[in-house]
Amino acid sequence: MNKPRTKSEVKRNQILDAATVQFTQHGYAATSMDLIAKLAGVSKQTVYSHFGNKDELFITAISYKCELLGVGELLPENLGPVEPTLTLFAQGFFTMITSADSMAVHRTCAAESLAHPHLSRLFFEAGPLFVIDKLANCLTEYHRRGELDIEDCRQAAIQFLAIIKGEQWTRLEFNIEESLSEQEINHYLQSSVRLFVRGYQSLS
Amino acid sequence: MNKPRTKSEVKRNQILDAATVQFTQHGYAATSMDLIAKLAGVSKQTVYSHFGNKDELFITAISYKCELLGVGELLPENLGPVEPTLTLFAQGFFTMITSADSMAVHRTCAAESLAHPHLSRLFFEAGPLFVIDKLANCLTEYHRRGELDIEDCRQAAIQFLAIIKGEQWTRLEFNIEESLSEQEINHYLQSSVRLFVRGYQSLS
DNA sequence: GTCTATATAGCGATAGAC
DNA sequence: GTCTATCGCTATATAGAC
Repeated sequence: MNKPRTKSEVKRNQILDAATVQFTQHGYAATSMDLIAKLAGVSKQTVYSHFGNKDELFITAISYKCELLGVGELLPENLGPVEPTLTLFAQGFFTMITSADSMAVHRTCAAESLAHPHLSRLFFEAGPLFVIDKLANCLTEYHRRGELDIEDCRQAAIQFLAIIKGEQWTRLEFNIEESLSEQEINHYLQSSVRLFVRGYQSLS
Repeated sequence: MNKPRTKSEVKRNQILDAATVQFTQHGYAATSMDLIAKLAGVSKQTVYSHFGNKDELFITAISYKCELLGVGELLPENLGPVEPTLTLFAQGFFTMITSADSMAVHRTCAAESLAHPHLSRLFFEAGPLFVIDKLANCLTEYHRRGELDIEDCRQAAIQFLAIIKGEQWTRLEFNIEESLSEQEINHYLQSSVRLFVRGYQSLS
């Protein structure tokens, strides 16, 4: 956002870009400070002057990537009819979480969750928790309107998001070659929205 | 299963045990061949004579651990009424996938899925895919009896398993300290079974 | 087969010149 | 601030004695 003015800031950004790519692509352990310096076109010492040590650079890079993913703009301001709105949201959410970038960040954070609990927590709050709250508010509104009969909206949001992730996401997580076709995925998403709406429909 | 007869086989088992614990507990990169040798009470060279290199030992150890987890015995032979049966299955499934051992293997396989696709595929088939098929058969039976109205039973199985995993599993994956209470979890599982049954109930 | 000792290489981090 | 050169350490893997 802030345009770099000094030469220092330019190099800092180069380092951060290179680090972000390497950390998310190959994980923490497999990424060396030497390689980051080389890819950023600076010396290793310059990397250390800017970020102190590997951990600090790692945390900065992942936080930076989380911002870029932009989880916030998935639900519309004014909610339309339940089923079409949820279907649209489901498609957007699914596309987002199965994107290569999102998968890469998730994988890296999960892998380092034991060594860097601070980092995985940061990701968990900016990602899953954030979306849960957003959707829970949306479901509360539908409940208020009497279109859905939900006792615990936060719980229902968790259930909805979990269904949408489904199997395809796990396939990607494990890097399984054969993935589902776009048609199969759309069929799955539609079926899932229907299951959810039927499960929580108002009977009155 | 096979009782080791020679001294060689005893040492091989010691190595495999130590390797399994270390790899699942601390991951691939953080586990050194030196430590495995030390914990197994043998020399490093002995480790190499038995398993060639680190990768081969890794794959052998994880495969071994997958067998031990025993995913097969979650559904009863004779299916009772839908809701109680699914509730019991949900509890068993949830307990299994959130166990420390299961989490550890999952984490390790996912983390190494890029470097060892053969391994992650092995886990994916022995774990998630296996359970999906089992549950799909069960749902097919309920559909045949007319107790559930399911168009695609495999898809429905995926949906059910995804809901059950829910948020708590993700918390564990990211090593988030605050986890849900047993009461909250049971409430979630019951609510999820109800959602599923209502969403797929026969209307006739 | 099994051990001790070692070769070889890559890592994170630092020292000192400019 | 930035560079080159290097330290100190640990890793995988191997050589050679028993």
